[in-house]
Amino acid sequence: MKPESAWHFDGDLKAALVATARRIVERDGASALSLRGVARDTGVSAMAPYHHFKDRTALVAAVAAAGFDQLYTEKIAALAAVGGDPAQRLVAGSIAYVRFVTEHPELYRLMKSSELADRSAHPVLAQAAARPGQSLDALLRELAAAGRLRGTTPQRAAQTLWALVHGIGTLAIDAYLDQPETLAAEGAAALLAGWGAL
Amino acid sequence: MKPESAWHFDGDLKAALVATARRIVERDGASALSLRGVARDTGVSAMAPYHHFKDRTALVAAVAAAGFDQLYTEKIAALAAVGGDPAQRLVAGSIAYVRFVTEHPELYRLMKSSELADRSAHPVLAQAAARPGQSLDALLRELAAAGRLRGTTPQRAAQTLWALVHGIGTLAIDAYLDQPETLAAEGAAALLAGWGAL
DNA sequence: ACTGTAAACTTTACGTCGTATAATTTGCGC
DNA sequence: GCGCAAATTATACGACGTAAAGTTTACAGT
Repeated sequence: MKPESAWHFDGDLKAALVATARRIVERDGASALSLRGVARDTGVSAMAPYHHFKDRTALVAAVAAAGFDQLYTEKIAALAAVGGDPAQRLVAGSIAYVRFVTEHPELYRLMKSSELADRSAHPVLAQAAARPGQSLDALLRELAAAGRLRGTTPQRAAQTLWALVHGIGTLAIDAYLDQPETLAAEGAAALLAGWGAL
Repeated sequence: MKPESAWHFDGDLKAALVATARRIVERDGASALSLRGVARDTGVSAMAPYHHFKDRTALVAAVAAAGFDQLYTEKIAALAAVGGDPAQRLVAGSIAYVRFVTEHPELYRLMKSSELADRSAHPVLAQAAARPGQSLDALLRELAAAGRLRGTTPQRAAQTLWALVHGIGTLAIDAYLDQPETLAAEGAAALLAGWGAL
C-alpha cells in the first residue's frame, strides 16, 4: 500500500484549497468565497482549512498573491514582445495590465479588496503585489535618464501611470468603459506626450 | 399629545436608517454594515428596515446615492471657485474628486462596491452616480469645440480623466500614494498637455 | 517494536448575519 | 367606532466565521 499520508490531501491540501478558492472567485465573485464552501468543494471538513490559513483573510491573501504573480508574468511577457523603447514598453505594459484586469475581473477585485489593506499582515502578498510596479519604476527611470521626462519625477510618473491603468481596469470591470485596452494605450500615450517622452 | 405616529421614527425612519448606515460605514467600513446593526443603532427592531429597503443591497445603494450627491455638490463648488478656462476647471474638478475620495475612503469604497454593479436595479443610484461625469463631459466638449483636443474625442478623454482620478483615489485609500491631490493635479495637467489643451 | 509527541484533520458549539413568514400594533377613511 | 392597510415586531431557518476539544496519523527516540 502507498506509504503516503492518509490525511495529506494529494500531498498538498493548501495548494488545493487555493485552487478551489480561485475557481470559486473567478466564477462567482469574491463575495461567494467562504471557508466552508472551499472546504466543501475540496472534499474536506469545514475546519480543515484552518490548519493552513489562520482565518478567511489569509486564504484570500493567498489567492490574491497568486493573482499578482500571474499579472507580473503576463506583464513581463508583454514587455518582451515589444521593442526596446521605454515609452513603447510602458504603453505595452499598460495594455497588458488592463487586459489582465478585464480577463480576471473578480480576481482583480479580490486582489484590491479592502480586507487585504493591512499588507503588513501578509508579507508574501505584499511582495507579490509590489513586483508589477517595479518594472514600471525601472522604465520611467530609464526615460528620465534619457532626458525624456519633463515636469515630473520617475516616482510620480509611475504612480500616475499605475493609477491610470488601475482606474481604467476597475471602471471597465463595472462596465463603465468601452474598449478599455485602447483607452489604456491612448491614455498612456497622452501622459507620455504630456511629459515630453514621445 | 402629539398627533404624530407612534411608530413613524421621527416621522422618517428611512432617512434615519440611511444616516445611521452612513455613520457606521464611515467609521468601520462597508464590511461592518449589517441591516441588523443599523436597526439596533437606530433603536428599532431588526426587521424594521425591510419595510423601507427591499434587502441589504437597497440600503447600501441609498447610502451610495447620498455619497454621489455629496461628491457632485463638492465638485460643482470646486469648479465655481476657479476661472472659466475649461482646462483649469478640469484640473480643479480632478483635485476635488480625489479630495472627496480621500476624505471619505470607506464611503467611496461602498459607492464603487461590486454589489452595486447591477445599476439597473437601483435607478436612483444610477442617476446620482451619473451626474459627476456629466460636468466632465461638458468641459471636454467645450475644449474640443475650441480646437484644443487633439488625438482623442471628448468622450474618450472624459473616460480617461475619470479613470485617472478614480485610480488615484482608490490607490490613495489603500495608502499606495503620497500627496494624491497633487498627483491628480499634475496627472490631469499632463493628460491635457498630451492632448494639446495646455 | 514501542511509545510519546506534534501535526493534520474532524466534531461540536456559539453567536451573527440575511431574510422569509407570520403576528401585532397603529393611523385613518368611513 | 370599525375595518383595512401600512408600519413594526416576533419567530424561525440556514449559512457563515471561528473557537475549543477530540481523533487520527506520521515519525523520532529509545
